[in-house]
Amino acid sequence: MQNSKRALHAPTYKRLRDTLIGELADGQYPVGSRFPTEQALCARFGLSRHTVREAIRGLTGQGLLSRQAGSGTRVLAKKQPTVFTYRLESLSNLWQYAAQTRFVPEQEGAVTLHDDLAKKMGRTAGERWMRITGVRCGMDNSKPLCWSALFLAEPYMDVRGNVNVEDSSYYETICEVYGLTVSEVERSMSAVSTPANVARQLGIAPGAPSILERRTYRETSGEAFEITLSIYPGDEFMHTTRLVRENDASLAGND
Amino acid sequence: MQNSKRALHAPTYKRLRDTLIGELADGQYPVGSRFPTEQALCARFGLSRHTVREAIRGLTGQGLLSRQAGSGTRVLAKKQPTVFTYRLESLSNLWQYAAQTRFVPEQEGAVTLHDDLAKKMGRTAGERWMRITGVRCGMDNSKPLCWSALFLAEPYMDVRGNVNVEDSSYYETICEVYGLTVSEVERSMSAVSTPANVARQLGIAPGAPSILERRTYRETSGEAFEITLSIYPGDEFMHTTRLVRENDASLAGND
DNA sequence: TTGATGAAATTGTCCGGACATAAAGTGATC
DNA sequence: GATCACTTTATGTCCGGACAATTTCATCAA
Repeated sequence: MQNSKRALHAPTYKRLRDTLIGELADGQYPVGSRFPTEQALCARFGLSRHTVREAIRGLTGQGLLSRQAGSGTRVLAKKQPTVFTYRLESLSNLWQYAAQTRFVPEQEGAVTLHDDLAKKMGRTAGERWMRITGVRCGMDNSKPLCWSALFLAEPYMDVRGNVNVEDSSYYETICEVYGLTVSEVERSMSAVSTPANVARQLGIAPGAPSILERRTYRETSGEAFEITLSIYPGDEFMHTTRLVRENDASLAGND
Repeated sequence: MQNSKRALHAPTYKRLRDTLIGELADGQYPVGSRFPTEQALCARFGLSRHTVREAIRGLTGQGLLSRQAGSGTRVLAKKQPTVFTYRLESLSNLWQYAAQTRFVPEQEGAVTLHDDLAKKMGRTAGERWMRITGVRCGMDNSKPLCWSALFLAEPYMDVRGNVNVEDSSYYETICEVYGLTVSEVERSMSAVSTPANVARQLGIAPGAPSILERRTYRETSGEAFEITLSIYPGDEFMHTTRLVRENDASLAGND
């Protein structure tokens, strides 16, 4: 009997949460201002602190509120923004050809960046990096897929001895050997005319349009430890990213 | 006295959570198997149900466990995968130049896709789309930033009357008028030689390398309702995306 | 054997209380 | 006026209990 009423309603903490979301959206609590304390909400709605906290927990999870012991609760946003995300389960997926490629090194040696190269790499001239150039091929040993120049920061130059260049990638080895964690990868693309020597290795016409892709791998401190410049034949390859609307389900896991 | 021991340790529920994460990583609870019940964990660790639930809450949030009332708790994964994400707060940020650009239309009219155009758009030949071409300029009225061809799917062709092309974007208007929601944006890039007519409008040399960017806006059903093809001068523009390691903080908001 | 019924197990919700921890405010003292 | 100690306030952690909702399983009847 009395539970039939319950069954028709959402749980108390959810209804409270929705109420508060509505009040936030209405602008009753301006962004940056203080949100009512737990005690105030308990008194206002006649609920236990436990239930109030359960409702607020959802709001902090959605990025609407921020809490600090001793200080109180502040309003971060009026409503949850719609967010589009591009997700990678692992960095190796950055290669659309994934595990089906093989890096074939050609030259390696330390270089001091001159103006032009520094600009391409997004660094400043005069820095010293270890450079390894080569091409990346498919497993079927046909025409190379792209030309790459791989740069390792000075402290990690001697890692090249540990890398099985064909099977593994440098950033993975560097992370293992030096205990680093990749915290960020920046990927930039622009169009260029294929340089003659690269065109020859890729088997395309010199000067044909191609994509110059730069990847910068940064560790936790924000310092770049590996940079790769790659040239892809423009007419054969498409770089695709899919941005997907973030479903609220991913945040509402505690419901 | 007794709290000095507390102060040195993390809270009980966190230590329990770490313990369970370790046991999961060790493979003590195989993926797909049943996880110990709350009562079992309470008895084993001598803790209250509240604390045990607080620990488990973190594990479900990380996607390690899934729970079902009446049924129990099952193991979803041994450990949390490292995920890299590229986040957009709003789609207008897809324009790196954001609000500082203006679309200047040139031609518009319905077209039936021929083979070549269909391939560029990732569609099949014979479909009918509304095409609007033009250039996008900075607010300072200088040289155009890019050339664009914008395609609207047949059902939404007549929206063009409602759009203030200079201020707003088509996909926004279409979504408003027809009640659609953008659920996904696919972005592909390749390098091409700038066609003569585009080069003229952009003020660059014909045949110079440029980036051809295609964006496909899809609504919830997965159907594409707007496609844009844009050509950017290759040497002037860089398209950059930053992939950031998903910090556990975003999930551990309940800590 | 099948089907329905009810008990048991398990998670979900909600309440009460207590103390710890952190931040901010208050005031006395130098 | 600046600094230290104390008080106040608010959130964080932890315990206890109770009942609801859901699923599973055993039992019993047809």
